[in-house]
Amino acid sequence: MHDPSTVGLPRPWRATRQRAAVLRSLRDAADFTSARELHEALTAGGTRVGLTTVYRTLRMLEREGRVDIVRDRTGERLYRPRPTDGHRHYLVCRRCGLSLAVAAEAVERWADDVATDTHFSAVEHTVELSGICEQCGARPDRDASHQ
Amino acid sequence: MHDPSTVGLPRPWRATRQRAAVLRSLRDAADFTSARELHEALTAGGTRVGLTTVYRTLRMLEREGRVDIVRDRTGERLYRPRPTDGHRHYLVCRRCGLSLAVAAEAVERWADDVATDTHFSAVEHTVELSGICEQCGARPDRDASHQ
DNA sequence: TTCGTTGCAAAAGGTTTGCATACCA
DNA sequence: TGGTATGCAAACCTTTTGCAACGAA
Repeated sequence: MHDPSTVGLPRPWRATRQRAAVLRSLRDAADFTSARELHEALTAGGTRVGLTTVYRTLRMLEREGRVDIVRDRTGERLYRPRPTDGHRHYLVCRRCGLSLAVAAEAVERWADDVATDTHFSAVEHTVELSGICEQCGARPDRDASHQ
Repeated sequence: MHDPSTVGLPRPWRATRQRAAVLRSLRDAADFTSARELHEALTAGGTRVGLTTVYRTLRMLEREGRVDIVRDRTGERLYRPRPTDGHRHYLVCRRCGLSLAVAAEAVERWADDVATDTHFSAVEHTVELSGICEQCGARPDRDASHQ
């Protein structure tokens, strides 16, 4: 059923033009970006990549823990390269999309405590913070003309 | 554009057989439940309700703040009637679906602090905790035979 | 009688999969 | 050359919307 010698080993993965392009595009993006946005940016820049490949590359990065992921309110997944080791939490402006990494030691500690108290194992947590940033709060209009 | 006399007033809403059925079904559900599951339970129980109506009722409850909502990992929305005033956070078992409401004052305080520090306004937070419950952790099999 | 509600069907999104082709190692 | 990656189209799923018919107040 399983070949014991390969179980758990990361599969070798090939360096291709498309994957390099997706990675570059993801790093160039200022903030959290959706698969569709990445694909549009690549296409607009003259790089021919299939939307499917963008999704597959993002899934690969997700499996390897190399991206942070949040969901916007429609359920769309937004990706950002993970800056260092360990994960981060972000505060995202609902109006203009600006995102800030925030200190979250308190949440990490709380999650650990919850795991201990409930006797659950392998506890994972997702925290999503959203609000209106200072700049957007100052202007009552709807669009995100700054940034 | 707006009739000032009605702005902000909750619309009158009619008591119908279908809404009553959805509400009852939601209360009867042991844990977080999806629209599809509610609809299947109702249909199986002989109550004819359209899936559309289930969704519309859940949206109404959401607007009125009468349900807690989490997303499972596929992005599907799961609903549960909100027990008291104020929102709750839950720890959900990834194997059997068991959910526990957990104390989250630490997170609430942290969210408030973040709002203050960043000068963001109208800060909202979503926290999702998942893990493996004690019972599931004890049995290595995949299914959720207990509960 | 009025106007909110229902339900079907269809649309709308985002995401995944089947499969023949292309291409890295 | 062998097996992975690609890309198109189509499938999938959940959720929303258009619209004619229904029914609570």
